[in-house]
Amino acid sequence: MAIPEDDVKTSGRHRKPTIFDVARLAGVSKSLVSMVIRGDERVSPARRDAVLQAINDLNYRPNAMARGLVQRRTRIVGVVVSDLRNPFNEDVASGVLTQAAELGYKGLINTSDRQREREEDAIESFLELRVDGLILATSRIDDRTIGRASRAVPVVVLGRPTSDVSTDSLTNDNEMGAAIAVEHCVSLGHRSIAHVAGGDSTAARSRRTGYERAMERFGLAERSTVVDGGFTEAEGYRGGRELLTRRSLPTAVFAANDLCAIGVLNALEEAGLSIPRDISLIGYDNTSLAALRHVSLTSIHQPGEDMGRKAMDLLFERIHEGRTEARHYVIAPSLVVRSTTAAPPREAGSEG
Amino acid sequence: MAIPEDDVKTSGRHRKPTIFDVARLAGVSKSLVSMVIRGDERVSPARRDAVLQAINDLNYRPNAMARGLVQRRTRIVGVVVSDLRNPFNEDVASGVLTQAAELGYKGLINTSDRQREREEDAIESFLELRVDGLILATSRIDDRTIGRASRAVPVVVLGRPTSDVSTDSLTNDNEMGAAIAVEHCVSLGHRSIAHVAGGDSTAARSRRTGYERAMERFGLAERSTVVDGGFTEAEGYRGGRELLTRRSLPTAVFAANDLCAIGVLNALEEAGLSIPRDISLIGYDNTSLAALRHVSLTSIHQPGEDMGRKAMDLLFERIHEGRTEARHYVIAPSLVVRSTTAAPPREAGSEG
DNA sequence: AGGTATGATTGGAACGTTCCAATAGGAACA
DNA sequence: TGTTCCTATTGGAACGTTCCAATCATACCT
Repeated sequence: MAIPEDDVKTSGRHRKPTIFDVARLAGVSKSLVSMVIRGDERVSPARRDAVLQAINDLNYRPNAMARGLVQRRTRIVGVVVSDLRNPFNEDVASGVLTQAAELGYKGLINTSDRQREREEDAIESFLELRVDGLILATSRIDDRTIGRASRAVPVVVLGRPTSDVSTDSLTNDNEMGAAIAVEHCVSLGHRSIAHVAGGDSTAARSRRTGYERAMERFGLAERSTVVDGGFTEAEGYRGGRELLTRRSLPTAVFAANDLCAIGVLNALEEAGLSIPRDISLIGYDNTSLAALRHVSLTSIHQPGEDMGRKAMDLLFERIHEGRTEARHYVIAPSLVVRSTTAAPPREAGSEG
Repeated sequence: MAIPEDDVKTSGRHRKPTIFDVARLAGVSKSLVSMVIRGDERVSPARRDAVLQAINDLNYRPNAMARGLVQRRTRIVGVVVSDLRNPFNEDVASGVLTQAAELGYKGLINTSDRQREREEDAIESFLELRVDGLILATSRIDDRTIGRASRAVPVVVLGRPTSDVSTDSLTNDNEMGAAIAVEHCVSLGHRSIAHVAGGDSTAARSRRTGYERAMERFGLAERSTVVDGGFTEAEGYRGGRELLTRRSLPTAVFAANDLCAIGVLNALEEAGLSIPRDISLIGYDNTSLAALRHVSLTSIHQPGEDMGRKAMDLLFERIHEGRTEARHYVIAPSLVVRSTTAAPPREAGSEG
């Protein structure tokens, strides 16, 4: 934790060239150099060449901070993700970055490794950097923090609704997704369907609620079984183990997300169960992980990359079109059937 | 591709408070506010409280650009990764960010989605931002670009050696790792060992060389089989398919990395082969993917997170301790045996 | 009471750009 | 040859901080 104060050694590394150095070498004024850099049309070809030559000779690079300071804008959007190890977040980040590039922005990513405090740090750093917009693909943050950020810069929250009046949000309908999952199992003949929950994030809670309501709707309320899990493989594994200690095993398991489902899968296979012959398994997010042929996990699809792109568009609208009222998009999730769901085994299926 | 020039609407969003606003509200000078922000000890408690109160009331946040401009330092390190979807890169990024936080720095991530041009853009943006250091966990970049960056700021290259005299590098011994993989197969009794190569990145080439040399060393040179693959699952899958078209199948496959191995796994399983009964499979990087119990891929371990941390340390040494001579660390990879390697099937094993 | 040491506070310069109003240098015209 | 009108070029102010030297206040000592 030693944070040295001021012992930076600049020795050896020469001062970086500035616009003045370029101007001197090219024999023009700093203003003209600035014009060349910004691609102003009305610079004579001769001077332009001289300037470009000087820029090249000096390995000059404009200082984004100085520029940002006077322009009061950075053309940077910050992306905060809670967990880089969740492939869904990568899809989102990738979508944001692609669209940002398309719109003349740069996207920078910061992550918090699922720690609340580092998440707020990440947001704070971006705000101090004066990013033009902020995309939060993170579950841990509370509304107060979001609101605070939102007072400073356009903010889009991904994956959870927000009550903040000046913040856009982009979510999938988690309750609906959970209902689709349950429905799929029911349609295959399952009646004993368990849920490995995702913890206390908003998304996880909605999925749980969706599961419970759907079970109720199908008259299976008293068959509902929820065990604690989480959004990581390890937590899913624990949830799966927990499930195995129960008196009677379910014939299908709906896991909070794909990572969690993989964990459950491990636990079940370890116990000698075969998926989907003995137990069906369904995840959420339809990440690249679920799509791995070797895993081939039935999952609820959420278009992460598209959502990332859309989030960037929403920021753009606020920045360039001056939109001020909040938008809240809810995307309908869909079912992707792969190899981990099937009809329940005979004896179990007819039992209920 | 429409990049609007200047139609930014600031309407509605008020000008952000500056240090002067805080000073006015607190009834002190800007300098005193600055001192409070930087935690200077010799501010009287009364004034400090007044300043903190004003900061809070105004939702003031120091402008990192203005600060960076005068301090000529940002306390930011840039991390460029070629592919966020490769879990190995996440480990690296995570390691860098953790250690950066520890040392009082912030790490920001940019990615290029495996496109050469966007990779150079990412580097260029970071340099314009005047990051204090740059960590390149990317394969595509050429030495010229690295050298250029290195002239401006300390650079650590990860995962490949570099000839640039002023750039540190941190790699694992890919040739050795490949040799370990081959050795492992040989020790299990395999003689017909194929390699699904990783393309033209430096790391991939070294692994291939390592494979070829090892095969030679074991007197299996004429049994060498290399098919084209890549560092992604899709390319691995193609490599696996390609392998299947060959006259005789190998009894073991060494894939360029874990992602590639998963692709190969898919292709082989799809063809009705059982791993490791019919064919053994070994990957590289020992990512979280390989560790998934359901996958349980034998792999060559490379400590991504540690390497990320070490990379950050190397930057720190240059920034704070003025080190100028280049360091090149080579880490010894190790074998992690899981469930995808076993003795070859009888008939094949005895055939050679 | 006067001098001095100590500590808190302040104003100004600098960081490296962009933006804008002002200027210079022609060309075109009378 | 002088006036007008362009167009290319320039200098100065501003952006929001930090740093430093200078100032102010207070207490202490003789």
